[in-house]
Amino acid sequence: MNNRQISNGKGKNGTFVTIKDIANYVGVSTATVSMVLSGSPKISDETSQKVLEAIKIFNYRPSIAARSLVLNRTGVISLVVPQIENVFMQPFFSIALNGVYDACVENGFRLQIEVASFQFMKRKRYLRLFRERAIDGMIYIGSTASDTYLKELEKEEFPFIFAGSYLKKSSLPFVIGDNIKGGRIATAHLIKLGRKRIAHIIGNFSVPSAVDRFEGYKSELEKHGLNFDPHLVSIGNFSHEGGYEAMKKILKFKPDAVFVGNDIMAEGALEAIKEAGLKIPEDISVCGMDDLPLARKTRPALTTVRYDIYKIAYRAMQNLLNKIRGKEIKSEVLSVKLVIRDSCGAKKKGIFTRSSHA
Amino acid sequence: MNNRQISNGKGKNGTFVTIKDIANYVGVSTATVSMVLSGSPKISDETSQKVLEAIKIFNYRPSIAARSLVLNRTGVISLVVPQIENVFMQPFFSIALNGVYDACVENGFRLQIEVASFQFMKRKRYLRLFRERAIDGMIYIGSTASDTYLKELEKEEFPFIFAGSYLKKSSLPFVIGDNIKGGRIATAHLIKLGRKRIAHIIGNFSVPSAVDRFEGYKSELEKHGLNFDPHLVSIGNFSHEGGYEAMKKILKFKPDAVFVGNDIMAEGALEAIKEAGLKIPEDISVCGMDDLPLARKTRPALTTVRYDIYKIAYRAMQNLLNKIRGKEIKSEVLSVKLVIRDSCGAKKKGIFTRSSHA
DNA sequence: CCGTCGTATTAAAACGTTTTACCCGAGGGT
DNA sequence: ACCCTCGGGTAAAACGTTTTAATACGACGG
Repeated sequence: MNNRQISNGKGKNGTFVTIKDIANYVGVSTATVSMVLSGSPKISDETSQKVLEAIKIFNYRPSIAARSLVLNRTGVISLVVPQIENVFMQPFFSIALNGVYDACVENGFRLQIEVASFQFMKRKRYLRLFRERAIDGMIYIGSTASDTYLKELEKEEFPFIFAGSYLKKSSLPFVIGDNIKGGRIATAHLIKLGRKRIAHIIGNFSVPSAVDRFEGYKSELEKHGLNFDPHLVSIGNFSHEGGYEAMKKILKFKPDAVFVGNDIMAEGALEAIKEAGLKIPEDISVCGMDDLPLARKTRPALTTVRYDIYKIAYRAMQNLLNKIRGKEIKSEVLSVKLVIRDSCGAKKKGIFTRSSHA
Repeated sequence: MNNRQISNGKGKNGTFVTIKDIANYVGVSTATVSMVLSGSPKISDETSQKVLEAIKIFNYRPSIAARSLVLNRTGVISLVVPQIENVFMQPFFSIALNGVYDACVENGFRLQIEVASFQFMKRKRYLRLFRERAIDGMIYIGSTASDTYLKELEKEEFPFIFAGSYLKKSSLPFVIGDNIKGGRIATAHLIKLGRKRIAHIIGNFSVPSAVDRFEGYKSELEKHGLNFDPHLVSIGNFSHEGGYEAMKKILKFKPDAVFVGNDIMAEGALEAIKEAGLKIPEDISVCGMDDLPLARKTRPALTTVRYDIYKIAYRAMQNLLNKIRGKEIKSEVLSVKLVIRDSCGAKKKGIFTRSSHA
């Protein structure tokens, strides 16, 4: 082998340098090289040195495929995302991706993207990937109530987890924020400010966590003896435009506050309210949920419920990797908390003194 | 094997069903099964049927690792993206991801995400992934002038391509839109409308395609005998806020038009101009570039240069896959075209009659 | 009845690792 | 002198495919 071939990690015939090449060069067996690589204490410092040196000279790297074959693990995790146009442009998915990715690489795994398309379901890709031993685990974000096909995974012990969502009537594990509590504390906050006609904009009745936020809202109303008026609830499809339209509908029924299912829709709602000539928070209090970066930038700055998407995704991946390493997997519900800014009027009324502008 | 075990694709001891299990069950050799799987015509219809049946019964799927080992290809492509906070929230990267992903799955490949972090460079991950035979190819989006370390890949024949960017003084292949021409036609359009003091907001001087847009702008000015005034150029960092700030700086020097390096910054620029009490397009014409979805929604709707990011990404992946299949790879420069809306004033002046509202 | 040819199938090698069971020599205890 | 142990290493099997060269088996023409 000449220098150039050595330096690019290929052998003379263009094939890759293998563990045998290293073993031959040093004059030891492949077992020895392998043990050096895995840091086994059985190898003397002297040979260890020589092997390491040869590896460096030849730019040797073990074949992932060969290693996968014998170890029966691949080091890759599939992240499954819903089939939504430009899904990652939505802050929720973009942030979740970051959390998933970070936890993944910190543990030496690689992340592969899957879109939960019709094919994904129909051709049972969620099973095939496991059966082909193409992945070690799967993490699913943004599932909806209609993803019941995933129940097929319940019987298998394939490492699987939902992040930021879950499937009703299923034993599949998940990590999620406390949506019900989020709905409650947002609503409680508005009630404490003296609001009586509190509206709600829900993302969509087919995504469990959105329904939970709604349930939290409803139950808090009841707890305080306020009656629930269906006219004050509208669907916003998680989008800016949807929030805008939903708010316009609701405004006809004279609300004095609105708890919006996420910050994106809340931004749209603010727009609709301003357009109607009403003042925020004087005439209407607006509370969002998620505490996305944009919540700081709205006028007025949005009071919202902090829902740590990054952490959810990160924890979910950690759980998944633990499962892969043999531990049992446990679902988690992460806590949420109110972040008071300017869109509800708490500060002006002096009810809450501690700001959350940080 | 009992039913449950059969149905989940595992053998009695919890290990997976292998090609041997199928061969034994049918009473043929593994070679036969393999050939059935690959659709070889040498196998009789009769045995072919039997094998297929057994495969279905046992839910057999070949091991990717074993197959990779012998075929020396993995079926996975790495997509490398720059390390930017929430990179995919930016329309450019989100759309590029879509293009890359679509082309990838259409060809039966899987897509793996890599972030071009400091570690990625320092630990030479761009080489290691290839040396470990972990991937078949690599596609790199959003590279900057400082990514010179990638030149190490020039000597190797590892399948690699840039999408929507490229590296100066490098032979690494790429697919990109015609940025220079984009800068030219945008500027030409403004000149044709009678504008004399045409400003420019550049994303960043360290990304080649942004510089190309700038060069196009500059050369078109010269071509028409307008002199280039450095005061009319500012940096907007590709962001809404950056565009806003850049525009504020430029406004001091009384421009009558501005060609903004991308639509995001253009949106910010519109805001700054309105805030200054100037009318668009009467007082100032604004032309963006990229034709992102948001360009339709601004007030006034943004005239811009259509730069098909999806197509660039899609074509880049196609080229990459062709290279993997043995064809030679060739760099491509895709064409761009002007999309006239309301922010330059062409319609009112009646210079151009064909609208592009579609 | 014998060569020949074609077709359907198979045995075995190869891909590049990891790991287990075994080996060998040196040193220590009795 | 003998038996153990122990450190340092190796041979070989195993992982699950694909592929090539060989083989078995008729049929068929002479």
